[in-house]
Amino acid sequence: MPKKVDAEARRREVVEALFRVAVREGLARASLRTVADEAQLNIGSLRHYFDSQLELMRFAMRAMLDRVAARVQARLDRLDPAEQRDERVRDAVALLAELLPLDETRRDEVTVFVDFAALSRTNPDLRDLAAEAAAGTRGAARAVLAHVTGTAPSTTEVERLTSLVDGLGLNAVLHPDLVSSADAERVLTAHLTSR
Amino acid sequence: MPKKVDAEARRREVVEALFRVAVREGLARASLRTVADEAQLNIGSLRHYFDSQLELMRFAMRAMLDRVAARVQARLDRLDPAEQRDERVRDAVALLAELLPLDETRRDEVTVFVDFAALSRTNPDLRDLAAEAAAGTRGAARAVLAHVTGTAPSTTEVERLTSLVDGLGLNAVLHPDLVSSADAERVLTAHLTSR
DNA sequence: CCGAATGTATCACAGCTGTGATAGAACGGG
DNA sequence: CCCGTTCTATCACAGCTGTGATACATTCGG
Repeated sequence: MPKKVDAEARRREVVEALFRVAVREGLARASLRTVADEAQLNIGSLRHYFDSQLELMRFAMRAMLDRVAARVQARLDRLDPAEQRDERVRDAVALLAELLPLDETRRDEVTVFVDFAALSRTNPDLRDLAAEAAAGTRGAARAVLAHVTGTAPSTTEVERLTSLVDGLGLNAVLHPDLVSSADAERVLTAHLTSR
Repeated sequence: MPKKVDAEARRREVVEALFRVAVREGLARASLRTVADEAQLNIGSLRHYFDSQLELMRFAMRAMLDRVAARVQARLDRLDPAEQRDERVRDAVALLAELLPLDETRRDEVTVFVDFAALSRTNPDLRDLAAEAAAGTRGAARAVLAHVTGTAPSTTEVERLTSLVDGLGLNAVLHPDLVSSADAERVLTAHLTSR
């Protein structure tokens, strides 16, 4: 099979370029041309790796979702019910903090995700990914509450924690002057401590 | 002063048209042409009332923000510290519920606001309005917590409530199958009851 | 009644967008 | 070496976008 370049690596580079554009100028500005320019690729080359704008968008969003899901899952696997409560709360915060903009990587993820979530409302071709992400967050919240309290949480408590995390991420990204990343983590800690 | 039509009324009609388009297809699709069509106006006429797309956008967002702020303020003015705690919680929920999609009007507002908030991140010409809205929500949350607990709340508690409300609105609008409007109100009630 | 303000309507233009089509170049297996 | 796959690169096209300019109609004050 004739092949010079690593197609997988190229696709990843393109996705990174899309993320840079989306963070800098918004997801709406991440057109094939701007992403190609950012990746220092000809638009024709880009289209060799992604047949359409939709395919690129979906691939990039899936890459982001999978990356976050993997981090969350790794923390889920390491939860130890035998630990002291303080420690359990700390682990719980660290787990959900994977969804908060506590470092540059996560900030970029949350930033792009906000645009993506808004876009998915009116774009049928992205709805399934958004729904998957929303379900994943609720699963994590449920697991975290169970880990902290030792009992199965109510759907109300699950939604309370989920919406709190989503709101914190949203505000920390949109209004960093009002809500710093540290603030967001503090609020999350306060919430889980009081459960 | 020669005048046939009520310019103020026309502007309001245009804003309503913009809202319908934004709710249906997203704020990004609310171009001068689509809004003019929706308002059954010629684009030339529309531009007679709004010189530019930015002016229209700012006017529409300001109209929405003012309307919500007026409703919140009205409820703030009616808060009675002498009431029983149950009643105070109910009033508190009703106040912040002005920011939740509990009826069609509020649903449309929250829906458009989500798009607007995301857009404002990368659009300098809209940032001030978004900042004003964010500050307003925090003021309402602070007042609500003070009313329920009888003491001045910490910034952490204010942000916890603010982000919870924002997250609930976001999720109720983006994932109504996961979070109904009634769910959102239930969660808010649970939170304020436990304060 | 007539001129100016107000409102309605078109056209044109540059700048984007996604995408179809096409043409070569680079590469490696046979 | 040669042929087919892979990759890079361009052009063209229709469809949007905001906006400047312009023309015309309507309305009303003086």
